[in-house]
Amino acid sequence: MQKYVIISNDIRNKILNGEYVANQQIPFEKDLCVHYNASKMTVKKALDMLVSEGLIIKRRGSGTFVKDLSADAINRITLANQFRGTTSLYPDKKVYSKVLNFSIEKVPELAANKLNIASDSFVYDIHRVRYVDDKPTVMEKIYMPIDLIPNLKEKNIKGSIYGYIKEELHLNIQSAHRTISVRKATDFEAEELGMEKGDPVAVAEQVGYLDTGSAFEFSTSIHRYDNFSAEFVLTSN
Amino acid sequence: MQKYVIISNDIRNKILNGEYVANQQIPFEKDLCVHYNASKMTVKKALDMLVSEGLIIKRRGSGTFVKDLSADAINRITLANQFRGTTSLYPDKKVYSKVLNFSIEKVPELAANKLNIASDSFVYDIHRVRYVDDKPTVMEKIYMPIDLIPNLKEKNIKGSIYGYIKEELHLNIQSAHRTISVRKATDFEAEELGMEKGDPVAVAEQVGYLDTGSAFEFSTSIHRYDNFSAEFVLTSN
DNA sequence: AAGTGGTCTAGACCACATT
DNA sequence: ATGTGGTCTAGACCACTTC
Repeated sequence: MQKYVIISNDIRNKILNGEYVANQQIPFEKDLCVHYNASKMTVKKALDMLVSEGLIIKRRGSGTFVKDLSADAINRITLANQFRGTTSLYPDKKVYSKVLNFSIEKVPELAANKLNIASDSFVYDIHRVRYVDDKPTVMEKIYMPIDLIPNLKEKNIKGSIYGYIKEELHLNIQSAHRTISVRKATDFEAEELGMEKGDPVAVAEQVGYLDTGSAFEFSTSIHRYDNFSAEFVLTSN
Repeated sequence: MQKYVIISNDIRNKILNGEYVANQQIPFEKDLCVHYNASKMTVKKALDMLVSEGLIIKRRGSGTFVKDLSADAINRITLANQFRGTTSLYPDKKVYSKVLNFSIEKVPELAANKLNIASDSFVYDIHRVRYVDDKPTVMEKIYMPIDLIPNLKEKNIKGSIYGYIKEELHLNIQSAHRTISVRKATDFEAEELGMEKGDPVAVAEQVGYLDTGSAFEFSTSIHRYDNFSAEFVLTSN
């Protein structure tokens, strides 16, 4: 484990344990260097992680301070900000899909733009409803280039596509760009998700990237309004 | 301007100009060090900024590559990820508020938790509807500790609260923690925002922090569904 | 004036991918 | 075996806050 991660974890624990309390100044970088037997750059990197998690504040000229977070906010922050497929989001629940469509098609223009592939490429055209503990939760429309994700089968669609990509193809998912918006459910969405017509839904449009830099997924997810939230920390620098 | 910002900007421009194209490998860190006459740490920091913006990918052992982004995604990314008040989000538009309430109250329990202040503290209780170009756009319920933000006046509520905090109080806003969810508009919200009853709304709950580390704002914003989106980049490391 | 965090360096060694 | 990016150091100088 890297030294800056160890230092960062240690300080995070001290904050969560209450050893460093709200608004308290924590030791200077110089002293932390001595305490952890590390160089200034390393300590700084450790502290910067905590800044981007939203736990501490640094002020040049005066020092580093624990943010005055409510217990509530601390809880949310510790649920780290990783992104995962639906399956691993609900590790204790039964997750499966009703497959509405699974075919290979010429890529629609919008998807070609998002995936940045040639307009005569072929993609999987996947349409499914995800059930969590037998309750319909999300309707997903997914396009994936067949070149990048070979041999996708209906059983993967029913289970975890991300699992197939990671464990069977041994590809690494690197990042995702996501946009969230809100609208009324269509009649079809309402029916499939067990809602009333016109009920609100959250729409998450996402482009996922492999660590090769290629976009492997353009998806649009329709979430029931009672089962959706997104959280993030915004920083000014 | 810091050297790593200059380098970062230069490379970002080369990507946006098309000088470095999608999936192309960009020069090695070693060569960039020579080209920019900078040390490895500095070049690395510059590249890491671009990674977190989602423009490039780094792979240990092989090199650094331009992400295969659609033009569309590039546009969204260049609209950088800063957070601002409504006023500066719409610099060319006329922004003002209808004030529904502006009073000083004992802090409600929920707000006391979020702001992490004593339960016998006093806060401004602000309720307003923001109009952009004469169209109602957001309804905001805001609590701010009176100790932190003294002398707030109704004219600030009608205009820009953030402007007052920054320009008149000379306080620095450091970060914000935001959660987004979705629900149906109440009848009152529908009326004030000019929607039908039960129309979808996006609800953004936000706790804002000063660079002193204190929470200065707990707000809940109700956004019309036709005028809301949130964007972010998720990274696996 | 003294002390903080921010940036930068020149070079070392390591983990990993490719050849 | 070579070469990539990742981590870490020891120390320098700078920008800013506080006294």
